[in-house]
Amino acid sequence: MGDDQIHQAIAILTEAVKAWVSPAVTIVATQGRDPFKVLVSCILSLRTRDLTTAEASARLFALADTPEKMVGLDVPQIEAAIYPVGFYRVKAEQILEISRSLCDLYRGTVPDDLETLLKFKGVGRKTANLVLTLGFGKPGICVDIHVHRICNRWGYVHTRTPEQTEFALREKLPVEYWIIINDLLVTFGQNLCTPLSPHCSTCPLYQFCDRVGVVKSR
DNA sequence: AAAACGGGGGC
DNA sequence: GCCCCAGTTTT
Repeated sequence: MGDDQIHQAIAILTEAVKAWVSPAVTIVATQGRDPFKVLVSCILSLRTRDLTTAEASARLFALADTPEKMVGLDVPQIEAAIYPVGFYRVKAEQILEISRSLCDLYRGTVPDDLETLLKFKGVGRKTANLVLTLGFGKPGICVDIHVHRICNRWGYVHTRTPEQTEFALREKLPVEYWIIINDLLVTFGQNLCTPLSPHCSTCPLYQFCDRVGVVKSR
């Protein structure tokens, strides 16, 4: 897929994903576009199937949906609320520590620049960029494993890590697509172009795709 | 029973 | 760069 084809591919993709639901973090984000909720649900989704994080997020936010309320909880309470996402102790402690920092240093608000977000323990490039795009509507490119896999299958980038994919997309991808690319490709990657079964025979983007490294259906 | 799933920290 | 981190879901 080349520079000239990306516009057409995204137009096709935009239509195709209407048949499916968006990832949990997007759903959480669009409910008020609350940066704190985006940040917390993104931490919950870490190395966890996306669909299971929606319920866990909802249960936790019923207890506390602001940094001020979150610091009133203890680790066991958070651990119980976020079942069954896994990594309970790490995630609960990170959410608490970040909430304390937000209260102590930022008056209970979430910073809206990449460098500041990346300083929080538990916040990497995927999470920080997602807070920017979904929480604040600011330009950012959130590259998770779906974005990384699909951009390489297309042959649009040739990279080894998600971080390299982010920087490659910053060079190549028109800025008008930066905010929407994550939702489009995660939805596409969860429902059709999955890790083990790319479903090439029914893919609407077949003509644009180099099918690099696809795994045969079993 | 076994493989797959998905980011970030520490070194 | 490499290794570690845990538990649910799919095959």
